[in-house]
Order: sequence, then C-alpha cells, then structure tokens
Amino acid sequence: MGHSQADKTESHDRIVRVAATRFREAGVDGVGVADLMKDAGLTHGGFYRHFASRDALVAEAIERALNDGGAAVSAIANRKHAALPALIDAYLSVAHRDGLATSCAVTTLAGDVARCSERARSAYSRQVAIYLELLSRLIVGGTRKSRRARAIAALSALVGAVSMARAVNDEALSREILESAANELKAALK
Amino acid sequence: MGHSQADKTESHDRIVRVAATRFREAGVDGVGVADLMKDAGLTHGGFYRHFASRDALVAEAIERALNDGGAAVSAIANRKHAALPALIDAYLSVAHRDGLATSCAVTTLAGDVARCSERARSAYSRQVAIYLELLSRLIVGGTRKSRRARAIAALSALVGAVSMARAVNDEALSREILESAANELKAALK
DNA sequence: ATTATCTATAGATCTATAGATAATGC
DNA sequence: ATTATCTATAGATCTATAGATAATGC
Repeated sequence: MGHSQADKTESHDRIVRVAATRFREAGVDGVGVADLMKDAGLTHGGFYRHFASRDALVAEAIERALNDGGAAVSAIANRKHAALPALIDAYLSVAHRDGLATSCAVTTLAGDVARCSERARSAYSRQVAIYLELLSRLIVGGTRKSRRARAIAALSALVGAVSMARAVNDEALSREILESAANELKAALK
Repeated sequence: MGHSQADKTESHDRIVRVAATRFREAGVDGVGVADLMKDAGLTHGGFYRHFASRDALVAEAIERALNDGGAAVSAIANRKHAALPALIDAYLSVAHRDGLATSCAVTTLAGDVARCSERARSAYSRQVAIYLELLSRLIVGGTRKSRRARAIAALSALVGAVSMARAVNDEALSREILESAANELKAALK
C-alpha cells in the first residue's frame, strides 16, 4: 500500500485511463465511480481525493479519450505514402468498429459529449478542428476553402459510417456500410 | 381517474411517446421510470402493468423514435420536386440539430442503440435499410450498385455531420460543419 | 369480478463524506 | 506532521413489487 506523491500521480492517471476506456465501452452514464476505482485497483472512498466530483473525472477522461484517438489518427496521417486512403481504411475497419475501448472518441462519445460540461465539449471541438486541419492537408486540388469543405464532408462520413455500423445488428449491412463508405471516400478524394 | 381498457391503451401509448422524446433528449440512461411516468401523467407504480421491464419500454420507445424520424424523412423524400436537396437541407438544418426531442433517431440514438437489446438494434437496422432504399431511389446516374454505395456514403455524412455539430460547443464550427456537409453532398449527388 | 392506477416500500446502486490506517517526507 | 488510501456509511435515486383503491364491464 504505497502512499507517496508519485503513487498519487500514478493512481490519478490510472483512474483517468480506466475511465477513458470504460466510458467508451459503456457510455458516460454506463459505469459508476466504485466500478471505475475497482478497475484502477483502488477502493471507491479514495476517489474524492483525486477529483472534485464525478463530472470532473468525466471531463478529464473525455479529454484523454479524444487525445488517444487523435494520436492514433495522426500516426497514420504522418505516413509518407498514401496516408489518406490508409487513414480511411483504418477508421472504417472492422477492428475500429469493434474496438470500442480504444476507439476514436469523436465518434464513440459524440452523443455523450453533446450532453456534457463545456470543458468536455471544448475538448471535443478542439479535436474536431485538429482532424479537419489534418484532413485538409492530405486532400489535394482545388482551393484551400474547397479542401476544408471536403475535409468536413469526409470526417462526417467517417463518423456517421462507424456510428451506424456499430448500432446495426446485421453483420452484412454493417460491413457494407464500412466498405461502401470507404470506397466512396477514397474515390471522391483521389 | 379512468380505468377502461381504452384508457390503458392510451396510457401505454403516452408512456412510449414520452420515452421516445425523453430518451432522445437525455439519452437512454439519462431518465428513470418514475420521471417518465410523471411526464405521462401517471405514478411510477403503474409502470409494470404496461411493461415487463424498463428494457421492454426502451425497445418500444426506440422503435417509436425511429419510426417518427422515418415518417418525417419520407414526407420530404416523396416530394415531386428537388426532394434530395430538400432532404439534405432539412437533415443538416440548425432546427434538426437543436430539436433533439423530435430528431432522427438514426443519428440521435446511434450510440445508445449499439449497447441495447437485439430488438432495438433490429429496429435500427430496419430503419437504416429504409433510408438507404429511399436515398438510392433519389440518386440518379450510374448502376444500381453505384447508387446504393453513394446512398451509404451520403447517409453516413448526414449522420456524422449532425453528431459532430451537436457535440461541438463552437457555434461557428457547428454551422460550418452543417453547411459544408450539405454543400458537398448536394454537389456530389447532383 | 376484473383491472387500471395509486400509495408505500423493499432492495440495489450511486455519489459523496467522515474518520481510521499506514505509509511518506520534512 | 502530512497525506494517500481504506473502511464504513449517509442520503439520494433507481428498478421492481405488494397491496389498496376506484373505476369498468360482464
């Protein structure tokens, strides 16, 4: 039972990481403080030495989830060769559809964030802006303005396709959505 | 205090209608049975004479919410003139973004449905299939297969754009998402 | 007599707090 | 002495049930 300040920082970080995962899996309303603390290897009583309220953790965990997704997307976007189709294929993959725990929060937490604190919504806005910058840079041809408009349409299609592919319980339809959206996007942005 | 069978049918319907509205506003986990019954003008004790469980109401309310949205979209799609751009503009309007209570459940409840019962997910799948048929019919040129692929990409963009426009707390960015997505879609499907 | 609804409550769960315990760090 | 964590619990809320009440409908 460690009690150093280093331990506290590590505990704090572990709670946020657990919450960022569980919130993506079960929704922000789908898991309680006690359960999160248990997953982090702590008892629920200690929670309030780390966070002022559950809402404070929610905001921090959403920021973390958004950053995680951003890092994964950036890693693909910074490839030298065929970054745009690679990004589209990764985002619209069955692995991303099914990997809720580590999925992109711009899709997975969109509905929850809309009902969240301004802090969480600001983090979400920031991450959308980052994705749009990143996509605009990868899109070729036309004016700067046109590239941004196409980036918005592309990001919308990525988010919507994954949302629907997850909600549908018809595997053939789900895969058709992912594949058709990927093909149309790659053709439109060629 | 009426107690006829007609009253029961009416009460049942009112509970489902209230739930379909409140679930879209607050999320499926965001409102309890007692609160829903109060909104329907009843006390919470009577709930279990209408539904076997809360989950049974959730499934029925999601079906209702999906049908409501379907009816609204079909009404626009059946216009003689310029049905496709009218549908795109309506779906990507500020009114639809802000009108959660009566909004299209394919977008609003996507995240919740992914964690719901098979019954709710089947209803969702059915509604997606209906929208894709409807959009395929409105899209011109190319093969049947190509029209379906474009319908999938278009529906994805509609769903994703509204999801992001709601989560973002930057009004300018939110409107830019709706407008750019609408312009790109209309241009692509002309 | 049947039944739609209401009152009251059981039992579980959730957020948050109080006080105890056992380490750290001056 | 300070503090990170634990044990225990208060108070609120949530789903579900039991029994009472007041209408309907044979």
